[in-house]
Amino acid sequence: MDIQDSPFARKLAAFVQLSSADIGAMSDVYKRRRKVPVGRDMVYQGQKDQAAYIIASGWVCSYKMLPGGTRQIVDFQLPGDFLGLRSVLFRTADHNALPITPVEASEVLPEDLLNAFTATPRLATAVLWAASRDEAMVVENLVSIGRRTATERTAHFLLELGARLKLVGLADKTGYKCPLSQYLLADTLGLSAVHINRVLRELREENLLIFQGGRVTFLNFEAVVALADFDRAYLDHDGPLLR
Amino acid sequence: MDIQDSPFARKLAAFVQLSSADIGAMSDVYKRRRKVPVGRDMVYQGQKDQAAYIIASGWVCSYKMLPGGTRQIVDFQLPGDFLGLRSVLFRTADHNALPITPVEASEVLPEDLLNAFTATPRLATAVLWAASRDEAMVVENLVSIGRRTATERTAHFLLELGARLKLVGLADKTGYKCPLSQYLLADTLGLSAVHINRVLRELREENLLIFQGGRVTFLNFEAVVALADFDRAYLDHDGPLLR
DNA sequence: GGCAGAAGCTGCTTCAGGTTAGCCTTGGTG
DNA sequence: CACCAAGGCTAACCTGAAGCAGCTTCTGCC
Repeated sequence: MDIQDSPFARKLAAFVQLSSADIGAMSDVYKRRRKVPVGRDMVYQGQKDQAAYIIASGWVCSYKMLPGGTRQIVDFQLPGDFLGLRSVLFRTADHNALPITPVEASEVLPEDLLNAFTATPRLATAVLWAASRDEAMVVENLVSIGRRTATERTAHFLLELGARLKLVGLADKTGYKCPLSQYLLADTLGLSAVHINRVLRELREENLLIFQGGRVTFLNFEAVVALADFDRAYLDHDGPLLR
Repeated sequence: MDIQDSPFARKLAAFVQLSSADIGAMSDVYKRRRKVPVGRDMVYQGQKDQAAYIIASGWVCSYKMLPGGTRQIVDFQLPGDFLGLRSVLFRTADHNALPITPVEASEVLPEDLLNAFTATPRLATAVLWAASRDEAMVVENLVSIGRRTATERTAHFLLELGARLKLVGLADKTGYKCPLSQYLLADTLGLSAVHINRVLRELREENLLIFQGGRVTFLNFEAVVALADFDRAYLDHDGPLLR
């Protein structure tokens, strides 16, 4: 695939206008292609000198295990997303990452990344921006779990996922394909799988949205946005911020 | 104050060895000093073209308001911390920031920041590292609220705060000065103030720690670490990672 | 010195969400 | 084709934390 058509380049280009030098530096970073099967961790908590990845296709979830066997999913990585940036900067991974669909990803070695930053600071700024955007999502999830009810936070999360997928052309207002199980949803939202099931049933019975058969379908988008107090602006912006 | 003695420089220097050029660029960023009184927001959600700040002294809390008047505190900024980096990158603040003690901070204008990044990529990398470290803390908080009990997460948070303060010389194993009220603690941990009060009483009655009179005192540090499942490593590292 | 406001503290009641325990469907596999 | 493992679904019961209401400091201030 041409680097310029990759979801990653599309995402960064939304933030900075990249020069041909930037794109060249990105190609260096973006070469070692790997396929990863479902169900085996790509990154382990505590692992040293871990590579980072840029996701080309598929879904990955980043999570932390707790003693007692429970886990908290922190974020999902979708096509175009960076995985494990923090692990590279800290030299030790602080979480696990598990593909939940078959994944194609490019390995990014720490040296390549740091060299690219030194050679082309605009790229560094763009990556910083992308990282910030992901953090904004983690923050939103924190607010959800801390202060929203189970129904509100479920609705909020499904809207957010939709917004992210729309950015890479994988969703529209009517809904999107979603490979998540109710168990994954539960571990994301800090709920039990049983309770998630109750919540999804209620959302369905009130004609708000359907989570079924690997697909999320919005029956009444506006009502869901209102219920979740979803801020439409927080993922959007109006084009490159740096020229 | 000499730039090299600032808590900010000390923090960054723990990650990269900064050259004199880096320090020069940092001085440009780090000049407009401001004093901010307690109780008036420094940053408002939705505000455009907001400056960022580097905290020289005092405590700030970043929070999000929800309809219904509840709020979730997302993070605290302590001396040496960056405040509002995301607001600069996105050109719109996505949260509020409130000083909880009198604060001295240096204003950082978006141009200065981006110029400094272009001139000295090492500085950009260092700032990326610092931002990642803060995000790691938000993540830890997410895990706490999602999957830990009220007691565990309270203990965990107070340990984490201690670890951060130790980094800038404001805490030791016996405890630290802490200007937080039980209300702030509640809004951080996703609990009610009433319940926080009960939890703190239990921690006190079991001779684990005392949160009283603007001070946190650990009575049995090891037991608190065990209770909270606190990962001692996740804030530590062994010196500059980039040379 | 008395008042106001913030912070801390406690008991009682209520409820959101967890736990346990099954059942049903689907799809993969020896 | 029978078995079994995931995932989905539901009901009955339990509990941790919230909500409410009211009390006690402590501090600053007119």
